[in-house]
Formats: sequence, C-alpha cells, structure tokens
Amino acid sequence: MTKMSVDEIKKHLGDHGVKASLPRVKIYEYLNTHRTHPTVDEIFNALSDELITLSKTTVYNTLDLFVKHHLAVQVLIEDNEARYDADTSHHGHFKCTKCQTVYDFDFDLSSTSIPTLEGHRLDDYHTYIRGVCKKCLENIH
Amino acid sequence: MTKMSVDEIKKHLGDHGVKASLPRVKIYEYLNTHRTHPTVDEIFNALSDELITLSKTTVYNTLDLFVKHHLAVQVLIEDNEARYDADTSHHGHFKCTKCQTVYDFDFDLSSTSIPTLEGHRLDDYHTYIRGVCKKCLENIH
DNA sequence: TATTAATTTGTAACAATTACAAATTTGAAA
DNA sequence: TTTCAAATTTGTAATTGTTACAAATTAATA
Ligand SMILES: [Mn+2]
Ligand SMILES: [Mn+2]
Ligand SMILES: [Zn+2]
Ligand SMILES: [Zn+2]
Repeated sequence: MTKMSVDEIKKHLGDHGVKASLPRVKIYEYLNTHRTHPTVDEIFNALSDELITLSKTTVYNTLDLFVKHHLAVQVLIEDNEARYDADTSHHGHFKCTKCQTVYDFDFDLSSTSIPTLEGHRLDDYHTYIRGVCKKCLENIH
Repeated sequence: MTKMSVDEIKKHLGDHGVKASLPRVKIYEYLNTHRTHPTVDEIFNALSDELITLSKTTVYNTLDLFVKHHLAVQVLIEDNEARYDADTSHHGHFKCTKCQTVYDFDFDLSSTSIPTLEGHRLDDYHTYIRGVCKKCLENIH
C-alpha cells in the first residue's frame, strides 16, 4: 500500500461512511503508514506529540469506528493486546515470540472450502501463527 | 473425545509433565467434558461449589500451566475474553456473534503450505471465523 | 451569528489478569 | 510416624487494558 495524501485519506474515510476529522485522519495515516500492527498505546504515544490534546479514549473510539466501517481490522494474537491493521485484505499474521514482530503472510482463509461450516454465515476470517522468526533464529549463537 | 476417568486424567497430566492435584484434575475434567471453549469465569463458577476453597488465581495458574504443557489451548476470538479448549488437535473455531456459541470446524492450517513464512519456525496455529450460525439465521423470522 | 449536532476530552469505573506473600498441602527423608 | 522442604493453593492487592459518561470543544446548519 502506497502512502496516501491527506486528501486521499479524507476521501477514503468518506467512502466508508466516516467523516474526517484531524484525529481520525492522523490515526488513519499512522495506521496506513506503519504496517507494524500497532497497539492503541503505540498509536497514542506516536501521535500525542503532534496532537497535544489527543485522548486515549479518542484512539479507542476511532479504532472501533474504523473496524466497524471496515477501514481497519483488529488483530488478536495475545490475550493482553489488541493490534490494528489498515490492511483489510485477507491475509494471515505471524508473530515472533522473541522479537514480538508481527509479519504478514499471504493466506486467504475465505477462499478455503470448509464443509463443516455449511449453512452458517461467515463474516470475518482470522489466521495467525506464533513462532520464532528467521532473524531471531539466526541470532541465537 | 470420550469422558476420561480420574485415573486417566492423572495419567494424562503426568504424561505431559504436570503433577496431578485435586484442582488440576477437576479443571482438566471440566475442560475435557465441556467442549464449549469456556472462559476462566465459567470454569471457576462451575467448580467453586464442589471445590469450595477454589481460588480464581488457581484457575488462571492451572490453565496457563495446561497451555504451557500442551494439555489445552487458549482460544482468542474477542479482545475481552480468553477461552480454553482441551482439544489440542489442529482445528478452527467459528463464533456466532448472535448466540456467542463457539463451534469447532475441521481445518488444519499446519498442513497448508505458506511460502511467505519459509525459514521461520512455526509453533502454534490459530484459525477463527466470526459470523452468524445456522440456528440463529433460522430464528430470525 | 445563533443553534444544534457531532466529536473529542478527561476522569472515573470496570473487568480481566497478574504479583505476591501467607497458608496449606504434598511427599521424601529421617 | 514425624519432620522438613518443596510444591501448590489461596486471598488480597496491584496492574492493565478498556469502557462509561458527562463536560468541553469543534463542526455543521439555519
Ligand atoms: Mn497485517
Ligand atoms: Mn475447539
Ligand atoms: Zn523475531
Ligand atoms: Zn448462533
């Protein structure tokens, strides 16, 4: 995903039924630029210098809003941290339990046939794997 | 999975390097019998009548221990509840957002080829889908 | 400009989890 | 058995992530 201008972000939010505001644009911009699956805290800390009155509640509210309007997805890998991702395309996540990095990987669960679920309505698909990344494996001397 | 006797549970725990104790056996028995992916609270509430001194901390500790020794897996679907599953075989979870039921489905992510992850060490695999179950779809008149 | 609606903010409340030290239980060793 | 140390459990307090909510601010509309 290429960097979006402020106007492109405003249009993108609007296309998804979300009115633009400075916090919303900045949060979306951060999410779109930093494809590291940041937590609420990371986003809040990164933006609070520039948006000096930003409230953590606003970050929570805005991310909820983004998820509801399919501008972002919530990424759950650990029971104590919710991460967020502006990439709403179908893909999986690999988290390295050594360096905590969350990698993307190509995998589309929605295109897999799952006979057991016949008859149910499937809304959102999630795939994640935990392990140790190549880099960390090599660093163990 | 068929119901296990207390002795079978003791052996099973032992085989996984976990010493048996009354709370451990009871918690495992509950998990193994109730394949509903219960939360800590559900387990605690279900057992506290019989184990009148049971502490919630013990339930947390014991479930952590079970997960560490691969006697159970943690099932994360919502950001505000950790569920547990004595079925450690590879399978996916479908949660109905109407009735909150968590269904199992046959799917083995570990047997899927994921070229993007070449070189990383993959430890545990998780697949879940949210939607509305057949039953709930039919109940909408 | 005046009025209303939407958004943001700050604080307090809440819920899930963890830390920790005391109490209890277990299980060898004497 | 009794003794003693280790393991386990317990209860409480602390911590963390999140949500509720009302006041303040900002934006939109008349
Ligand atoms: Mn991603
Ligand atoms: Mn299951
Ligand atoms: Zn790593
Ligand atoms: Zn249902």
